[in-house]
Parts: sequence; structure tokens; C-alpha cells
Amino acid sequence: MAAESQKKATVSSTVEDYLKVVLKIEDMKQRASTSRVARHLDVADATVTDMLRKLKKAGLLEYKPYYGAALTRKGRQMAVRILRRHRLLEMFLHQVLGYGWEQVHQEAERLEHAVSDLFISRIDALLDFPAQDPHGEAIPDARGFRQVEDDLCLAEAEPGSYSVRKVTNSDPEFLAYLDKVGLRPATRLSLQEKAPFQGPLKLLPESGREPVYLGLEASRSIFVLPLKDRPPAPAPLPEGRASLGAVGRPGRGAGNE
Amino acid sequence: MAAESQKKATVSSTVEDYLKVVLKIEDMKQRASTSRVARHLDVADATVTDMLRKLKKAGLLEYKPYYGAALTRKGRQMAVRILRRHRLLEMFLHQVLGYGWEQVHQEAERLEHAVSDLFISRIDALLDFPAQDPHGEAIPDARGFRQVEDDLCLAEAEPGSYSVRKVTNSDPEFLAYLDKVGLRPATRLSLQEKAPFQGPLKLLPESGREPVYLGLEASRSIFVLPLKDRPPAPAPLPEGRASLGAVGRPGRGAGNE
DNA sequence: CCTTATTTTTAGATCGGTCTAATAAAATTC
DNA sequence: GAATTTTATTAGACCGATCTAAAAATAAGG
Repeated sequence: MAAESQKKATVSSTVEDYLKVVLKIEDMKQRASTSRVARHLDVADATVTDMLRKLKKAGLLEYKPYYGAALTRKGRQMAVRILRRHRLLEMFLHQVLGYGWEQVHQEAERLEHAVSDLFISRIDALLDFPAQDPHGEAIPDARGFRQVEDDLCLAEAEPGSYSVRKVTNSDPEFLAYLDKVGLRPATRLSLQEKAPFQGPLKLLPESGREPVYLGLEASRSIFVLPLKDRPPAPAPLPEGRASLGAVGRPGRGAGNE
Repeated sequence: MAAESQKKATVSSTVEDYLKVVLKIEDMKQRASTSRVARHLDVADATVTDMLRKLKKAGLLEYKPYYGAALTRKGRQMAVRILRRHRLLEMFLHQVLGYGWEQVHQEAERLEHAVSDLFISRIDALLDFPAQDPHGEAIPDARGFRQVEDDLCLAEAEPGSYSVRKVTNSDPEFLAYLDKVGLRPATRLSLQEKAPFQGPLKLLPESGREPVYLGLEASRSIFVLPLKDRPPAPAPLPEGRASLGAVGRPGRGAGNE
């Protein structure tokens, strides 16, 4: 063992959760302050202060009292690993077990801490190495590389034609609603107008005939890709709904749900 | 809610583990004494004493100091539920993700505490409601019913023809060995002789040409079904190896089936 | 039966993760 | 720039699960 001692350094699932939210906050270009982390994890601020000190000691992040935390390379590596697991699991639940996209997050949240590397690599292969999860979020590859994407948030878009790239919100209610009005990754839509003074957006999804009025706040979690007028191929996601060797949602036979 | 208050009563995974081993011990027709439970869980006796008192207070088992524990109906129900999850998960890992039978136990051990009921019912359907796990152990059904089987242990069998029903040992080394010499659920074999004085058994598995000499102790974890001489159909397991929508072990590039 | 050995329980401590209440630092406002 | 508000940290405690060491109950032998 000459090398840098690439210890497996197994951490608790609590630690994994802390790393995950720090990464998430950093990805949003915000400062990972104590209170922000606390809000994301729904724990008391004091608990976070404590934990950040511990994680600093473990070399997983830098931490300046009264300022906040920033992942070290090692910490980021771990966080990205969990992110990968989470998203792969979501895709697996959706494609193989027929979960709705509003159901996958909660289950993946528990599974990401429990499955082995073998499990992950098997589902990765089974899914043919997917690049996005069911919400359109990029899945980091096995080496921890993440594709960067220039994000255009619907809240900041001008009227025009777009296709939905991803939805960064895991609230099941919200996702179920989007699904109902026909807004999912890869669907095309035209943004018709934006009411002034934080007003709602008027959208026309290609699927539905009815226009959809979406609150400005809600529109912040929808990211889109501008379409050069109306080309034939939008195609971000490999393909839509449950298609693999899946039991197509529940259906026949004995009871599920 | 007029009825008996069928509370979901969610317990920690530690508690689930305790219930599981008490069930296992009871299934072996032994007394679930403090030390026996401690050995199975690899914890100190004192820890078990404590826990048994707690579980008694929770109404999950009866407990007499200096004697031992016995599951209540509620406790047994929970324990069987975990057993079902465990075995279903093993089958899933084997059939869908191509795990070897010596690999499934460890992974299922973690997953059984993490997956939701929905997950379980989906894999149950995906596997077409299997009755046995990869070791040939019966999977309790969704209502908690367990099929009883008259167990004939190889250690107690007379020379003759048998088919392997189940292997009750989760040591990966041991299972890998059995696999190598061609002993798995549903394989036929002839028990040729048993050496006296706790001596080894001489076996001839149908697959292999070489006889296998198996220690008496090892033979205690192999259970068999007597064959009426040599009929065409042995068929305890629904069918042998990975057959479902499985990715046939890892292997090639794409592919789901 | 009394002594010894074994098994079990009690007592007291530790560890990880969490909390509340009190205090202190930083940011904001006047 | 002093006072107030907001944000963080310290202090002290709790809970679940575990441990070790000591004491007590049961079982086994002579």
C-alpha cells in the first residue's frame, strides 16, 4: 500500500446527509451557513454547529465559525458519490419498479445509504448507464464526474418555445401536479406570457390543449432548453415512462401499493 | 378508526434485528436465552438483557428474567415481516441483479430495514410471487403465512436419492464451495455412505462426476427431499438460475431485458 | 446440601446524534 | 457608531444502543 491511503473511510448515513446538503447549497451558489444547513436538514442550528466541527476535523469540509462550511475535495467526492447513488436509484425505481416520478425521491433517500457499490453498479448496467434521473437531473458518472449544464430557469426565460430539461423539486404534490398538467422532462411547451409584479406564467405544454398558469415561485424549479423554433427532435431523456423489463406500474394479480 | 388500533408502530432496525433472531431461535426449537440471542447478534449479554426488557414493555415478546424470551403475536408478526422482506430481497438480487447466492444475504441484511412496503410489493410482482429464496428457504406470503415443511436434514438422512431443498447457512465461503461442487437447491444427489463416528458423508451430486465428501457439521445445514427412486421431475424451486428479467450476471454493455 | 461453575442481571460509562436555553458575535438600522 | 435584530455558538441534557466490571441467580457436582 504505497499510495496515498485511499481509505474506504465509511461514514454514518447522518454524515452523508450533511455532505449532501452542503453540496446542494454550494451548487446553488450559496454560502453553506449553519442555519441554511439546519433548514435543509430540519434540525436545530446547534446540532449543525456541532456537526460541522466534527466534519471539519474529519477533513470533509472547511469550516469558519460564524461564517459557514465548504466541502474539501474529499468531502465533495463523498457527496457526489451519494448524489450519484440517489439519482441512479431514482431512475431504477422509475424504470424497473414502475414508481411515479413523485414517488422516487423518498425511497431513494433511504436506499442511498443502504445499498452496496455492487448494487449500484448492477443497476447502472441494467439501466444502460443513464445520464439523467426521472426529474432530468444529471447523474454523476462512476468516477464522480458531473456534466455541467447551463441552466435556464423558467422563471427567467422570455416568452418562446422550450423543452423541459429538469425539475428541481421533490415535493410529491408538486410533481404530481406537473404531471397532471403535462409538464415533465422532455415535454415541449411555449411560454406565452409572464404577468408583471411576480405574477404567474402562462404556459402551453405541447401535450395539453389548455394553458397552464404557474406561480412564479413554482417556475423557479423548472429548467428549460430553448428550442430553435420547432425542430423535430427535443430528446433530453433517453425515453419516457417505464419501459425496461418493468412490471408496468401495478396492474394485475395480487396487491401492491 | 374503530378497530383494534393496528398502529404502524415503526421500530428501529436494531429492534427488527432482535426480533428476527428470536424468531430464528424459536424456529430451531430452542429457548431464546439471553446469551443465545447475544451470540447471534454479536453483542454483549448485558445489552440483550436490556433490550429484552424494552421489547417486553413494547409488547413484542414475553420475557422471564433468568429464563429467556418468546415472541408475542405482535412480535412474531413483525419478525415474519422482516423475514419475508429479507428473502424476497435475496430473490430479487439473485434474479434481477444477477447476484450469486453467496452474495445475497449480506446485501439483503441492510436492505430489509430500508425499503418501503411499496418496494417489496413491486419486486414481489416482478418476480411473480416467488415461494422460495435462492437458498430454497420459504418466503412468507404478504399476510404473514409461512408454509410448513417437514425438514429432512442431510445429517440425519439414510443413504439414497434426494434432491436438495434448502441450505440454511449464509456463510459466503461455504455457499461458494457448495456451488463449486454442484450442490444447490433443486439438484439431485445420491447419499452414498456416512462414515461412522461423526465422519463425513459421501455424496454424488447429479451434476458432478466426482464424489463429494462433506463434513457432518456442514451437512446439518443442507436439507433434502427423498426421491422415489429416480423420477423425471424433482422441481422444488420454480426454476433454477437467473431466469427472470435478469441481466445474466454483469457482462456486456447495454441491456435490460 | 453445600460449593463451584455458569449464566444473567445490575451498575455505571461511552458514543453519536439530537434538543433547549442562554450567551456571544455579526449584521442592520437608525 | 450605538442600539437592535439576526445568526451562531456554548452549555448542559437526553435518548438509543452499546460496553465492561461487579454482583446475583441458577445449574451442576461431589
